[in-house]
Amino acid sequence: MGLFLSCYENRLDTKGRISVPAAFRSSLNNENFAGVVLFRSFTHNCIEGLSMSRMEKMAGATDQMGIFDTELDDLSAMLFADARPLSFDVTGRIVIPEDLLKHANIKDSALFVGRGNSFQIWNPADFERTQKASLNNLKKIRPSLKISN
Amino acid sequence: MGLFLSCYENRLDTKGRISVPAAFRSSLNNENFAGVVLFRSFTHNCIEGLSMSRMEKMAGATDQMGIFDTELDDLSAMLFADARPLSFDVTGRIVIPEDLLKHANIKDSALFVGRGNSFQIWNPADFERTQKASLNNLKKIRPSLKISN
DNA sequence: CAAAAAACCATAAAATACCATAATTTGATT
DNA sequence: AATCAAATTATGGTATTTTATGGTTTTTTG
Repeated sequence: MGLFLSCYENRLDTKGRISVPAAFRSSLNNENFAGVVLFRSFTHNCIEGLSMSRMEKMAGATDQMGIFDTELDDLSAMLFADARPLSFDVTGRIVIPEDLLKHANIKDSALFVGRGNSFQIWNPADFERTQKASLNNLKKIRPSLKISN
Repeated sequence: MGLFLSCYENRLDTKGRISVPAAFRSSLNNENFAGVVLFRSFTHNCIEGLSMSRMEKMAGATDQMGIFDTELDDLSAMLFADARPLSFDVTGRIVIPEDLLKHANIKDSALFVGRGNSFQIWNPADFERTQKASLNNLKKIRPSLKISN
């Protein structure tokens, strides 16, 4: 799978359709499902986006745990119940459900934000604010990200 | 098999028929059995739903355990005896048996809840309550679901 | 035969496919 | 580096299909 990189701001039309950035779409080129999976972020007022194959990996991971695992129960309750599979139309647009838009405070325009193996969709102004805060945190804590080859 | 994702609320008609959401039906497209298998949840007041092929996998899994395993005995007593195969009518509806409806406290309308490789059917109000509790648990324990690539 | 179950038919609303155009990017050529 | 042509992308509107739901008729079954 290609990575989701960079940011792209697009507009919603009157029917709620919005183009998924071409760069993101081409990251999903060899997926079986021609679309994305969206759900409300647990931690921010934004929408999380994944490929279907990544979602399937999660389902596989839950199978490893037993059927009476309550922690799994809570997690999969949230994750799969909230996940919305949305397929592209011919021109690469999706319709983001109302409740997701509301959660992210998105009205007429939305910012697609690359996150590597996933992406997020933000209200543009909200993102800018949050991003500034993130940068300040980073300057303080200087985290280390280990990379194994 | 496609995943069961998102939630869909549908109504029961006077004859007890209810549409299985189109999205769920298309997850079952290349199944031999055109329908679903339902049984009472062990852990919640809701109905569990599976594809027939997944039911067969469970039968396979029980084979791995010994024939004299009493735990297996209890499990398969519940699971297989309680399981109801229900086939779709032409428009994708099923009739949920009375005792299942009663167990889930479902009257005029039911919520189909995606769970990845399975799904559940809930009384809409009950689900909302339970879901809130799950979210609170998650925020406390912050579970990690590791995904290997 | 009577009751229950299954097949059949119909329809409004919602979702999706389709077609058209404007804006942008790319790439080729000077 | 600048310009123009071609291709891609984003966006807008319309037509068609799908879906959920209701009712009726036929078939099965006890």
